[in-house]
Parts: sequence; C-alpha cells; structure tokens
Amino acid sequence: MHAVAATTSVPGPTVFPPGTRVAVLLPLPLAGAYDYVVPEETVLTAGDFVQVPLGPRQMVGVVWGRGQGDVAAEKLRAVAQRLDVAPLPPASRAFIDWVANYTLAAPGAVLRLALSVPDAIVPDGPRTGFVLAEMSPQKLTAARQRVRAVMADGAIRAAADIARFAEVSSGVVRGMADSGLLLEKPLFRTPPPHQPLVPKAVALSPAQATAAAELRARVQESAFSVSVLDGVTGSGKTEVYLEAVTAALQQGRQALVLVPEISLTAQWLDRFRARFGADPAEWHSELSQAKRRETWRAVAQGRAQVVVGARSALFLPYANLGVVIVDEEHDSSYKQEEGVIYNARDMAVALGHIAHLPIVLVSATPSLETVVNVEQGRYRLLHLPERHADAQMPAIAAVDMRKAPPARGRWLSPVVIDAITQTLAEKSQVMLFLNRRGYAPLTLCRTCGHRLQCPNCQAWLVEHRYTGRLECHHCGHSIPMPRACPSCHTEDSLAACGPGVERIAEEVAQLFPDARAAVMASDTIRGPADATAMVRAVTEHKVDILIGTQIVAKGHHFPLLTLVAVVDADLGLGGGDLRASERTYQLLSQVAGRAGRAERPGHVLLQTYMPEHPVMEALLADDRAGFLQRESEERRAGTWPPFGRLVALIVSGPNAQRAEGYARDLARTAPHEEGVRVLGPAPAPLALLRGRHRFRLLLRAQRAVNVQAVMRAWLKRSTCPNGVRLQVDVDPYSFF
DNA sequence: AGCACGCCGACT
DNA sequence: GTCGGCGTGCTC
Repeated sequence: MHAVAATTSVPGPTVFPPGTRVAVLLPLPLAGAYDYVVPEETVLTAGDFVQVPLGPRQMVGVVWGRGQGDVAAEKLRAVAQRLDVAPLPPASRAFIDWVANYTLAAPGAVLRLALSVPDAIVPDGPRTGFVLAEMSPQKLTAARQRVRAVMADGAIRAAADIARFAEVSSGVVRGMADSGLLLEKPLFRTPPPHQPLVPKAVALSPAQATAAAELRARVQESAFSVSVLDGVTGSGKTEVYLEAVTAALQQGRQALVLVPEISLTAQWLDRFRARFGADPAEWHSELSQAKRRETWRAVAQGRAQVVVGARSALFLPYANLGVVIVDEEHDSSYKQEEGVIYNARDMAVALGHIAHLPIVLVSATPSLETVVNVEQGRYRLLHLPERHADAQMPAIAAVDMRKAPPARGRWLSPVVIDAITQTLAEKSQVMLFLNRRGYAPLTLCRTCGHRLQCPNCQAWLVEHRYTGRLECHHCGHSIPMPRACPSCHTEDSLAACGPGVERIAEEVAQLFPDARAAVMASDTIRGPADATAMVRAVTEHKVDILIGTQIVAKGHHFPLLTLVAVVDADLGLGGGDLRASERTYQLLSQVAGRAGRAERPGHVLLQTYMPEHPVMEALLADDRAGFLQRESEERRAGTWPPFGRLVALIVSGPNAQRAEGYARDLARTAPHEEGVRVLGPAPAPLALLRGRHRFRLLLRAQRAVNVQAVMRAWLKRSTCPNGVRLQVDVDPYSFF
C-alpha cells in the first residue's frame, strides 16, 4: 500500500438550507453522488442519512456535500426526508472517499460496504404483535392447536415468530387474527443487553510488559502511528495487544480487532471474556440479519466498545474509535478479491491516517511489505522474543522424499510414519498438513488418458470421496463420480492422481487403524461455529491425528499436539508467483508453530523433494531475517512490490474474442510515461473461470508514480464493450 | 444494484 | 395472436 493524498473535500458550506442542491451518495456502483434539492423546512448537514427517490424506488443515502450542479435543474428531485439517526462521521466519509480513490472503485460501492445492513438506518416503526384471545374451548385444526400451545404463555409475539415457533405458515396466523383468535398488541423490541467491559490486570513477561507499555503510549497519544507486534507463535502477542484495547477503553474509546475470518473462534472469545468479563461485538459473514443490524447500530452509537471481526468490520461507522489491531497481518484473507478489491490491512493503515488512530499490525511472520516499512522507519517495531511459559520452539527437520520415498501409491514417508507411531505411543497428538481439499486433485482415464476437467473453468475436477462427487474448486460445478470414462466409456478405468486430505486420511486409517483421525478442511468447517467444534474436539483429545488444510494452520492452541508433518511442503512453490516463496514460508512456519506449545516439546517434519530450496533452508535454519533479506533483494532488483507498484487488469467475458479484443485495445492505449510499464495481455492464470474467458494486463510502476491517476487517464481512452467486464486490482496479491 | 423497456419462442 | 425469456440502459 502506498500513500495517496486523501481526496480533498469540496470547499464550501456543510449546512444546506431548503432549496439548495446537495450531493447524496447512494450505496450503488454509480460514477458519483447524485444531486437532490433540499425540501422545505429541512436543513441538511454533510453526513446526514436521507431517504431519496431514485427512479421508481426510495433509497437511503448519505449527504456527501454541496451539489455538483452538473445536472439540469428540472431533472432534480427533492430529498424525501432526513432520517433521525446519528450522521455518518466525517472520518468515515473521508475514509470511503479515500478507499474509492485508491482502489478505483465507485464511491457508492464503498459506501455499500459501510451500509452493509440496509434497514439498520431506517428507525424501527411501531410493530404489531399478537396475544392469544380468551376463547371458549372449541375445535381447532392441528395447525391452530400448535399456535395455541406456543402462545399459551401469554407472551406478545410477532406474526413471523409465531409461524416459526408453531411450524405453521403465516396464513394460519393471519387467519387466526382475522377470526379473533389472536389479538393485536403493540410489540416492544427487547432492548439489547448491555454488559460493560471491565479490563482485568494480567501478569506479563518483561518483554510483553515493555511492548504493552509502548502500545498504551501510542493509544494515549491519539495520533496516527503504526506499530508492528512481531513475535513467534506462543510469545503472547494476544495478551499484549489486548493491553492496547484496554488503553482505548480507559480513554472511553472503541477498539477494533481485525482477524482472518476463520480465526474468530470460541478459543479467542474465551480469552477475551477472561480478560474483559464480557463478550465483544462480533462481525463476520455468519451473522444473522438481525444481529448485523443491532451490531451496526451499537457501533454507530458507541455502545459497542470492542468489535472483533473480519475485514468488512473496518467499514462500520465507529462513533469514537481509538485503536485498530490487525491480527495475523500477513494473512491473505484480508484481501477482498471481488467487488471493491481491497486489502483490509492496508486500508486499516489508511483509516489510521485519516482518523488519527494508532494501528497495530500483529504477526509471527510479517509480510515483506510490513518488514520494509519497519526498515524504512515508517512503522515502529515491537519484538517479542521468547516463547511464553517456557515452551520451546519446535525443531524443524526436512524429510528428503528422494531419499526416503513413500511406498507406491502412498504419500507418507517411512520417516514420518515412524514419527507418528512414536508420537501416538507417547499419547500425544499429530497434525498432518496438506493444503489440498478432497481426495485427489486430478482424475484420469487409464485407457484413453482423458482428464476430467471443469466445463466452466480451466481447472481439473477434484474428487471428493466422502460425497462421491467430482467438484470444481473455482466455480462450484459438481457431478457424481462417473463409473465409466466420459470420453472412451471404458468402465472402471478412472484413476485418482495425487493426494488430497481425504486420501491422506485413507492412508492413515490403513496405517494406524486404532488411531482416531479427523479431517478438517473448508468444506467441513464453514464458519466460527464449526471451527469452535473442531478446536474443542482436538483440545479434549477426542482426536489423535488431525489431517487438515490451511484451516488448521491459523492461531489455535492445541496443548497435546507435538508432531506436525507437512505432507507436501513444495506445494505452493510451483507456478512462479511473485509471492510464492513468502507465502510458503509464512504458511509453513505458522503450521510449524502448532507443535509443542505447552510443556511438551514439539517437532516438525517437512516432506520435500527440494530440501535445498531457499524457503526450506530458511525454515530448517529458523533464519527468517536471512530469508526476508534475500526476498527483499530480489524484489528490489525487479522493481516488484513493495519497491514498485502493481495494478492488475482482468478482462473477462463469455466470448473469448470480444474479451481479448478489449484487452488488446487496452494494450494499444496503454500509458507510455516514465517509470510505468504495461505487460500483456496474456491469458489469465485461470484462462476460463465460471464460463468467462479471462485476459490479464499488468501495470508495473515505480513507487513515486501515482498509479491511480495513470489508471484513470488510461481507462478514459477506451470503453469496455458490452458483455465484457474489466476488473482493476490495485496491489494485486497473486497474479501469476 | 433494481427495474424498466425491448425484441424472439411456447402457450391459451 | 399473447406471456415471458433476460439483454442493455438509466436512475439526480
């Protein structure tokens, strides 16, 4: 991420009397704000939530400033009403403008992220509920009897709730109301429970105490700063950053803790509860609509003191934010890849700049971007050296698969099998890590060589033996596992090639029939609730061997886990992606950190065919600094990020010729300025995805170049034809 | 993002 | 002859 001046707000009055034009930003991907007339007896202020007519419908929008005046007066319509809720704070508005400018997204599309709950802004009208009428015993239908049973307690309930609890259709409730069996009564919303957070003092190690004091000081100065909390797994980073949260609470301000989606587990919440005596407000994709609305309001009104959430929590309308923590800052799930494409870690830093906030980036394996920012003095480093509670760092060893190969058709080396045997004998737990879901990544016909491919994507279909299906991991296309080859129709000729976690589970079942094994992958763990159940099963030692994809690599604490074996350590290194080495290093050190966190020492085995690869050597030697140094030099030499800037353009469409034609138009009109180079077009990594043919261009620029300005000028020189879509990804994370 | 208007297949 | 499929275009 690179500094870009915040869009200067339009100078002029921020109070708009009747008859004047105001610009209203709507949560739609429009080019800009629309002008409206302020109606009689209304005075609007920038940030006010308003209801406006748009075509045939009414929409909620936000007064963004003075009207632009570029629309004919007779076309103007009047604001319908000002909504009686707290206005969107100036910092939130400036942040939305900044994100739209930086990511080249429509401002309204960014506003939509902030208004994620459409009905949160509209105040609740009086709602009607029902109670059971006093009725003489009479014959009732079965459905009506169920309603009577539900309503027997005399409570007032909404019609929808009655229907749900009694398992009847809404028509039954309606009918009973019409015939006088249910009486209307006003329904009062139960006020949300409000449990104040009370921070407790905790014992910290000297290193933790030093870092915590630094963070407290940053929070107290209420100014922009970025601190990097760098410490190995188990060094107690969480306890330290919760001190920053405490400091914000003591100032009467809110705190935001961003976490990768899947890390929001009961384990984390237990720690939080132990520290603060109550729950934080949660924000993630699994929340119900009602919960989202309540949380949104609680954040806007300042009732929610601490929010813990996934990347989109950054856009909530904080009334009084005091600090933002980004846990696991290197995690690629902070990158939103669809719609408004942004990296929440970078946007958190931008928010800090705009709202004068301290930002804390936390990681055991900081991204190269962050490391370079520390080296260049932009970020302050807080280092937590030792492991907490005397636990030792796990020893990492390579298993050279050329020297100790697995048996034919198997994937575990004898070295790993011996280590598992020994670990199980010690009544400890084993984790087998393979970042590949399903049974086998490729199925081919032994007779004709046909490979089973997705019809919508340029990708193989992955066999899932548990469900008996072949699945595309990119578009969700799924077919039952055929018996005969679809090409030559030979029966029983299809062969599974390569391993996925399910296949490793099969091998484990054969090798260790008495061990309790469990497979954990994103198709079995769908959200925080599942993750919690998974963590509980492991911590209660109901599992001996945990076989998982990267979902098991995230910050869980498994005290009895002492052996981690990585089935295919080389997996991420193919393909030549810019960040392949960095990502592999981060993922494997994170997986390694799962081993031996309590009093039992842990060890880690990496199955690899290239133990001499720099990533493997760095992992084995525990030489993070050296690895980052080499990586940094390579990136600097090629003007790659963070020493240069990248923008990826993906042109896609159902018609390959049309898409490619526009990609060529873009190349023809590409900028030719100093310090800017455009590469492509070339077929994108997934040349066919969800039925769309994809072509990619890449703009690489020197750091000093304002890539947003260059991009805007470039995109003005041509128009995207119908049926073709252009996605612009500023600071792409992965692109080869 | 909705919701309109606008041209080509299977029905009363 | 209509009802309706969703392609493209507009909303201050």
